[in-house]
Amino acid sequence: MENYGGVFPCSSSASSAPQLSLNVLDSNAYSEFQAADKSHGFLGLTANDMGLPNSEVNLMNDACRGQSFASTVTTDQTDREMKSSSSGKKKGEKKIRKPRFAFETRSQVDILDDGYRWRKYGQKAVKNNRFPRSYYRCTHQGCGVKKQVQRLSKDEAVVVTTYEGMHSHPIEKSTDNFEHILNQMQIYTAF
DNA sequence: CGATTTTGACCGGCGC
DNA sequence: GCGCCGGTCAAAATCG
Repeated sequence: MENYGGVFPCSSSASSAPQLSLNVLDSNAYSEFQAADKSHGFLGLTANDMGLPNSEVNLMNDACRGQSFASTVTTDQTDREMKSSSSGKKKGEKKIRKPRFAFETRSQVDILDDGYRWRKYGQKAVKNNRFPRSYYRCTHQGCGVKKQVQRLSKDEAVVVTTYEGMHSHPIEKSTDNFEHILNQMQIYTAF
């Protein structure tokens, strides 16, 4: 927890992949989330549409092909320190606002395998959405990275994956070249 | 048998 | 102060 901040997941290989098809810059920006008037966790979304080529991004087994990623840098204000039990963190040290990054993906499956191992720890129904939202946490010890997967009610074909925190350990699985893509995504979103 | 999912309860924040 | 709401916990169930 709170172990982000410039800590890159120094993966063995793919240290400096120069040209990746992940163009997180450019394209039109459209806000898809902030449709409701309620206080959303997303503020000022900037979805960039980058048409990924039909690479062998074989995630689970069917996964998505020809999907369109939309990165979203979110300057959230999520800073809560509740935690009744578990590791007693220092109190009132610094309100760290964990950066969250939302990725909009066009896929048929909810679970996009990004190479890390996740354990589901919750699921809640979302308002204005008949699809539930799933909460996952990285099973790596000391890695408090969380992510939540949600499906747009408007477009059931679109899956929004919101990452919270930064991995500080290498990826477990060698998910083909998707590892490179994931690395790039983290680098770009390391802001 | 260990790891993970499921699911309702619980908790803190915020709006009224 | 109360109730809603989003997020998390934890015990039981399920999976491999």
